[in-house]
Amino acid sequence: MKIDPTVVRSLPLFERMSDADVDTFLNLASARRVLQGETVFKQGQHADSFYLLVSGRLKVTQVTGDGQQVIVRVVHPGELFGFAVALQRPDYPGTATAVTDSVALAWPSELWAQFIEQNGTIAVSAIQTMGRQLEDAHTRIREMSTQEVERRIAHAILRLSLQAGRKEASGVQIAFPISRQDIAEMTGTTLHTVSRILSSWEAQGLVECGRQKVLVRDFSGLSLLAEGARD
Amino acid sequence: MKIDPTVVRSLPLFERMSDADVDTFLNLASARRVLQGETVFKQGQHADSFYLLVSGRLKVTQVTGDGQQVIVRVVHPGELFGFAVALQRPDYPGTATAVTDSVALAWPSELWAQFIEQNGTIAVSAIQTMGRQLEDAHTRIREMSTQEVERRIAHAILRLSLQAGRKEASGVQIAFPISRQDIAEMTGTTLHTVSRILSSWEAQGLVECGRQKVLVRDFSGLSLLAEGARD
DNA sequence: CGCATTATTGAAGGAGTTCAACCTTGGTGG
DNA sequence: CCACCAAGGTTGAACTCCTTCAATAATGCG
Repeated sequence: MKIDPTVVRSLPLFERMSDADVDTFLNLASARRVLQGETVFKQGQHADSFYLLVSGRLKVTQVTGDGQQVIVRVVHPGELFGFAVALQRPDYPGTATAVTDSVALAWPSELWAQFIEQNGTIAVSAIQTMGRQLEDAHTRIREMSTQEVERRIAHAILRLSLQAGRKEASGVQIAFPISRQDIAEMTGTTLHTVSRILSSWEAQGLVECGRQKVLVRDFSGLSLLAEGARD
Repeated sequence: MKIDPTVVRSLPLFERMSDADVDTFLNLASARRVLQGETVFKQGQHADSFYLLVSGRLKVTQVTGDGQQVIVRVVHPGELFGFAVALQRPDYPGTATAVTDSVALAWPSELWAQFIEQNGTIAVSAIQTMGRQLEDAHTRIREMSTQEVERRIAHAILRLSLQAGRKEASGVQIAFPISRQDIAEMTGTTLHTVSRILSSWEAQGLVECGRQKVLVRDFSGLSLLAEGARD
C-alpha cells in the first residue's frame, strides 16, 4: 500500500522535517489498513513494530488477570502508538482495536532507537506525544480519585467531543461508534451506571444518544456538570 | 554546590555517555539540596527548570479545584522530573515535595530541546523514563477501575517496598516517612479506610506499622492478597 | 510539658454495583 | 424482503463497600 507524502507532511510528527528525511522514513514504513473491529496488535504479542495512526481511530485496551477490561487510551490520527520498545518491553502491554476503518504506518521495532538517536525532530515529537499521554493519564487518575461517576463520565464525553467531535445540526457528535460499555471502561464504572446517567442527561436535554452513539447538545451545560456545579 | 561526576556516572541517564559529555552537562547544571518537607517547585509556578533527582525521595502532588490532593508520582533517585517543557507547558502541573532530605540537579528549561536533539542518549533515556511512568500510570488506572480498595493499597505498599525498601530484621521497611493520608492519596481512598485496613493487616501479621512508617513482614502473604486470593 | 499532628475506631448513610428481567436495533440468511 | 436473533441498551430492587461524621487516643516536637 502506498502513502501520499503530502498527507503525512501535515502530521505534527513530520512537519519540521526535510522532504528528504520524510521520504527516508516513508520508504522504511509499511502502510496497513485496519477495518472496524480488527486489531493492529494484541496484548502480550511480541512487539515487532511501532506505529503511527494516519487516519481513523483506535482504542487500546488491557485485560486484567480476572478478565476485566479497561480502555487505557484512545488513539487519534497523527499519534504514535504501540511503542513498547520505548519502554524496553518485548511485548505489547495492551490490545489496539480499530473503532473506525483506519490506516496506520508501521516500522520495525529495531529502527526505534536509531530514529530517536539520529533525528532530533522525531525524538522531540515522540516525547511530546508521551508527555501528552502522561498528562492525560494523570488527569484520569485525579478524576478517578476525587470525583463521583457522573462528573467523570461528563469529562470523558467532553474530551471525546473535543478530540473526535463532528459538528451536526443539533450539536457535536462523537465521530466513531461508542457503546455504554466503552464509556464504562474509560471511566472505571459499569455499563449500567453509564446507561442510567446518559438517560438522565437526555431527559435534561444535555445529550442525545442512541445505539453506539452520543451527541452533545449542550456543551456548556455538560461542562458545568463536569466542574462540579450540582443542580 | 558541587556534584561528584562519579556519583552521577552511576545513574542510568548518564551511563552510556562519554566523560566529556557528562562534564558538559554537569557544568550547565546547578545542584540543589532540598530538606524534608520543602518543595522543589509548586503547582502552577512558571516552569523555568527541569530536574534530575540525585538522592532522596520526592512526592509529586496535584490539588484539584475543590481542594482535594492526589499524589500522582513518587520520584526515586536517578529519575527525571519537572520536565513540563517536554509537554509544552509553561507551568508545572504539580508540586514536588521532599519526603526525605534530597539532592537534585537543575537545568534551565531552554536547554531541554537542545539536549534532546543533540544527544541521542539523553533522548532515549528521557523516553524510557516517561515510558515507565506511563506504564505506572496505566497500571494505577487499571487498578482503580477494577480492584477494591484493599487490593489497591496492597499493590501500592508492595510497589513502594520494592522501589524504596530497606531490609530490616523483621521485614522490609519503606525508607521514608509515609502517613495514612499519603497512602490514601496514592490509592484514591480516605485515610480512615487505610487506617482500618492496615490495622487488620497488622492483626494478621502481614505488616507492622507506626506513625509515618510501614514495614512489610510477610511479602508473599501481601502479594497473595494483592492478586485477589481472598482469605 | 503542652499541643499540634497523626492515627484509631464506632456508627450511620449513600453512591454505585450487582443481579435480574426485559426491551430495541440492525444485520443476515432463508 | 422480512423474520429472526445476537449485540447493545434500559431500568427496578437489593445489597455492600466505602465514605462521612464524630469522638478519642497516641506520638513526638518545640
